[in-house]
Amino acid sequence: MKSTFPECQSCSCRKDSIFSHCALEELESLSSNKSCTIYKRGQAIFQEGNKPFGIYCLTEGKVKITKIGSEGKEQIIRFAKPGDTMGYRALLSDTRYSASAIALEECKACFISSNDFNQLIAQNYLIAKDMMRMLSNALADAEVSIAHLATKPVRERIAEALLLLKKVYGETGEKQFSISLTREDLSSLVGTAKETAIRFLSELKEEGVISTHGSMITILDPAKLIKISQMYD
Amino acid sequence: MKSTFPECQSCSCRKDSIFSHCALEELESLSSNKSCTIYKRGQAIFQEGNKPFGIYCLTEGKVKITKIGSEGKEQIIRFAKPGDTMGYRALLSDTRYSASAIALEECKACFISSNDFNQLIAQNYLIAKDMMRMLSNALADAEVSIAHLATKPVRERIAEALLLLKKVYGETGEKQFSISLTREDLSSLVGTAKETAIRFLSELKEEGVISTHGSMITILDPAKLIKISQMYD
DNA sequence: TTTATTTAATGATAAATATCATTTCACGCA
DNA sequence: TGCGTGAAATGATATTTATCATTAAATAAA
Repeated sequence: MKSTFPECQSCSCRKDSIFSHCALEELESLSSNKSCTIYKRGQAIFQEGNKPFGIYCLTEGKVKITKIGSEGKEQIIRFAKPGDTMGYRALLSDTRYSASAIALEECKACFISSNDFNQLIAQNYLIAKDMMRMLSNALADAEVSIAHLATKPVRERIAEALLLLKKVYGETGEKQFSISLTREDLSSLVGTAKETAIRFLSELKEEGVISTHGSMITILDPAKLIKISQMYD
Repeated sequence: MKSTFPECQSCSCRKDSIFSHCALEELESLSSNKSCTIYKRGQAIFQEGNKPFGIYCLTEGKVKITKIGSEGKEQIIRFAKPGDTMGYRALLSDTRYSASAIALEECKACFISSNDFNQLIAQNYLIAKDMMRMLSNALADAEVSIAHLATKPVRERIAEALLLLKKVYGETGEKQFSISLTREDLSSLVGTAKETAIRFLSELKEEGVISTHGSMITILDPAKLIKISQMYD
């Protein structure tokens, strides 16, 4: 793969990112100071427990954000897609990373140092405001996860997980969404045992809601999946 | 009870709040514009699904922040103590309340309108920074909850919940911490059935880690509780 | 203080989920 | 194209947790 990284000024993933409010000179400064890296599947972009030195902006690929739970079990907290910023939480609270970012496939990410980042949010209130909105949305999502982990049965959480994957990585409007995800990762997202996740997937297959081929999962009937995810709401 | 509310300038709970960085004139302005209310046990300060019109600063009492989960089950997300701000997440992301705030005992809270609040964070970057730190900490806490709900057995989560209560509502340094909490609330914090929570409490009593009298729970051996909460870490 | 009512505690049982073992399938590689 | 490896799938069983029923205790009311 040829290592080409976008300039921030013309980066296609900037539109929905926290950098959408940057002035041109801010983008130029960012672009000249950033350092970009390619990560292979399975590689960590940052790891739980380490000190943060900046933030990462994902420009290509899929990333899982994970925490270590009891007995070393991995828990997937959320996913990142191109345009998403990663690692800002640790910087903003001046703590170590509370989670790891692991590439699910070959990824490209740009690193912006904490100095550059702090200067940016201090000088441009629109960006600070965006950061607050971003944190608030992430918090709301996390709280939904808490409530659902605590009260929903596994079958519903599996359905929800598939819909989340579609929401994060799917194109808007597309009906048949496919993603390659190991059963291990799926179960770690849902918070269940691998075998249990597989069993419910098989059930969903029999019901014609999804189909699978190897690790590839295809959502055939998103509407029914929504119903299943809200069965007892 | 006599309805006396503190002036923001001299409010004892301001030291650790987001208002610790306010200038005197900002505090005077806040104080003259705020409107304060007493809430009885069980009363809602704000409710999930409603539009926010400002933030609340708790000055007295204990509050639970809850979400409705599957089958109408209540899930406690966190607690608030005097000095804590509530409802800022919804304002900052311009969404409806994603959770409710319910008084666990008689409470006093001051309301600051969204206009006043937005002006404050826009004009004083130290406050905006504090907001970001606060959100980041809340997010880290929520993510720990996710990982633990998904991977820890109920017994460990019960121990953790008791330690959380001590951390939030206990005096630093005190050894024997007591709190009155219904078993319903405890189980809704832990994410389990009431009877299951009670069973593990009974177990902890037999082990001499806690004692109870009615709804009052007293932590006798916090060190052992920490061990229990990390049994499989 | 006595009574009523709510909440905590315990027991019996059912349901959900986890674990361990085995087989089947997909995919990279010779 | 067949072979080997790792992941997916399925089966059998154990464990954990939930539910329903009942009793005991605490709190509130009379």
